[in-house]
Amino acid sequence: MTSAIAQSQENFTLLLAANKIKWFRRQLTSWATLNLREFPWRTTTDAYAIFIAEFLLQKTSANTVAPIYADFLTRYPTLEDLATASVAEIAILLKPLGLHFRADRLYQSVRVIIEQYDGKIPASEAQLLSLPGIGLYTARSICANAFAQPLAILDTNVARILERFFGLQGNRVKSRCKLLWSAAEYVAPKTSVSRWNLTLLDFGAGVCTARNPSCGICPLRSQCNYAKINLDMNHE
DNA sequence: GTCCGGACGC
DNA sequence: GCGTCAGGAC
Repeated sequence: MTSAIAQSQENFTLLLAANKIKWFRRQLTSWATLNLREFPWRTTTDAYAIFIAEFLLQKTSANTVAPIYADFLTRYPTLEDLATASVAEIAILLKPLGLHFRADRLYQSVRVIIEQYDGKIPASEAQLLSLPGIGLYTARSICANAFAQPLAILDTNVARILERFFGLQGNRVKSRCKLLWSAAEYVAPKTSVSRWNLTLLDFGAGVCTARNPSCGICPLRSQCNYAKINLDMNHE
């Protein structure tokens, strides 16, 4: 049983949160109009090309991936081309990116896509998740970017932004999954989720960085739980 | 030294 | 939940 006052306070809190979320969306959406980065995998509609990009981008900075991605698509323009490659040939191309197990996982995923999906990149989160090397982030990212599905993503950038701005806490993305995944879905807009996802990634890569975040020029600083602390420290 | 558009086995 | 993978950039 909830008292009228408690109910009222709860509603008030939710209202404040809702307003803060709206403001958060509006500020970042505005920021994105001038600051979204351009990468070749962002301008293509080829699901295979996006699939490759998402695979290479796992835990790897976009600028590092860019030249490797270009070489990869030149060598293997289509899934049919890639299907003729050996694991060793794929591994040579991906070697500069580290995390070498990705070559074998990509090779195995291609086998499954050929055999079970008629050589086409599956267009559902569940199907993508069944592929080796595709986890929740990559599956949803592919769905959003290649198939325009309104699925929010959580990566280290999104996690860091949500933690700082809303004052959420966690340790690693894994352990804080439930809370931050819920938050990521909750704050995402209903439409243009693909663009929203990219906005958070770029904002995390360029402004709300892990080291030396640019709080002084951040469009979120007036409402940010973290900027208050960070800016105060720097002004001591 | 830390961090990068995570996934996986245990 | 936690350790591991891994080279490149800073």
